Order: sequence, then structure tokens, then C-alpha cells
Amino acid sequence: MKYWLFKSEPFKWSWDQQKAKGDIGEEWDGIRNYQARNNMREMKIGDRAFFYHSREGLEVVGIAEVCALSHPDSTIDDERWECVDIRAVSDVPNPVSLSDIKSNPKLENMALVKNTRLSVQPVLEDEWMEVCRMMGMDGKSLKNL
DNA sequence: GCCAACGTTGGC
DNA sequence: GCCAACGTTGGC
Repeated sequence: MKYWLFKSEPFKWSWDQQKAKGDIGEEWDGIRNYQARNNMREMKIGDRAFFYHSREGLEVVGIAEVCALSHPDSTIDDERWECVDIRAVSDVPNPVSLSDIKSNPKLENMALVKNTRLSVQPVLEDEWMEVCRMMGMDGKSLKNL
């Protein structure tokens, strides 16, 4: 299983809206960046992801999982653009902010820090576990600590 | 709201 | 295939 991070501006698509979609989930449409699209093409069902609020909030607010493999983006008639579907898995006990992440030396190489403009990005296993720990969760079981 | 960083486009 | 111009993202 791989780990990822999805960014969303909460005034466009928030964690609350994502949760309201329940287990059916929602397609992550609107991505028009090749790197982000390529990351989605690599995703497998059940891969886990952080849900991050950009522009406003600037924190990881939830855990989601991939529930549909990459498919054409239904919002555009252009074969180049694809997306996966994701569904909300869990709230986090203690949201972790960008500044929390920046001030943790173990996370200095996270794409969130190194490649700010990439909206769908991979998260290394060590990074996943560390961010989960900071949020008050066990990254393996996703149970609260 | 500003602007730095970065990706894309298109003329040459 | 270079690179200037332009557009977008996202932290501040």
C-alpha cells in the first residue's frame, strides 16, 4: 500500500463535503497537472491519503482512501485528464499544520514542503507514520493513540 | 491581495 | 528545442 496527500481549498471542496459523500466517495476531478495526474494513475484501491486544506486552514484535517482507480475526468472532454475517486476514512484527533510539519526535521523532505504547488503528491511511509503520530493516531491501525 | 515558484504554451 | 510570455497555485 502506498500513501498520498490530496490538497484542496476548503472553500472549493472541504473535508466536511468529502465526509458527506460517505463510503461512495467522490472523484478528484479538476486536476490539470501531469505530475499530479501521474500520481493518481499509480494509485491502487485502498491506498491511504492525507486530506489537506490549502490556502485556508493549511493543515491535514482527515484521512481518506482511494476507492476507484484512475479513470477519465468527467468534468472535461479531454483524454489527457484522469482522476481517482476517494472516500473519507477518519477524522484526525489533532490536525497537523504546515508549520508543524515544517518545524519537524523528520519531515523536511516532504513534497508538501519541497514542492508546494503539487496538489496530489506521494507520502513516504516514514512520513506517513510521523504525521499520524503528531495527529494522535497510530499510522498502521489508524486508531487513536 | 501580493507575489514567488513553477508549469505550459507557442513563436522562432 | 529554446525561451519569453503567460497562467496558476498556494503561502504569507
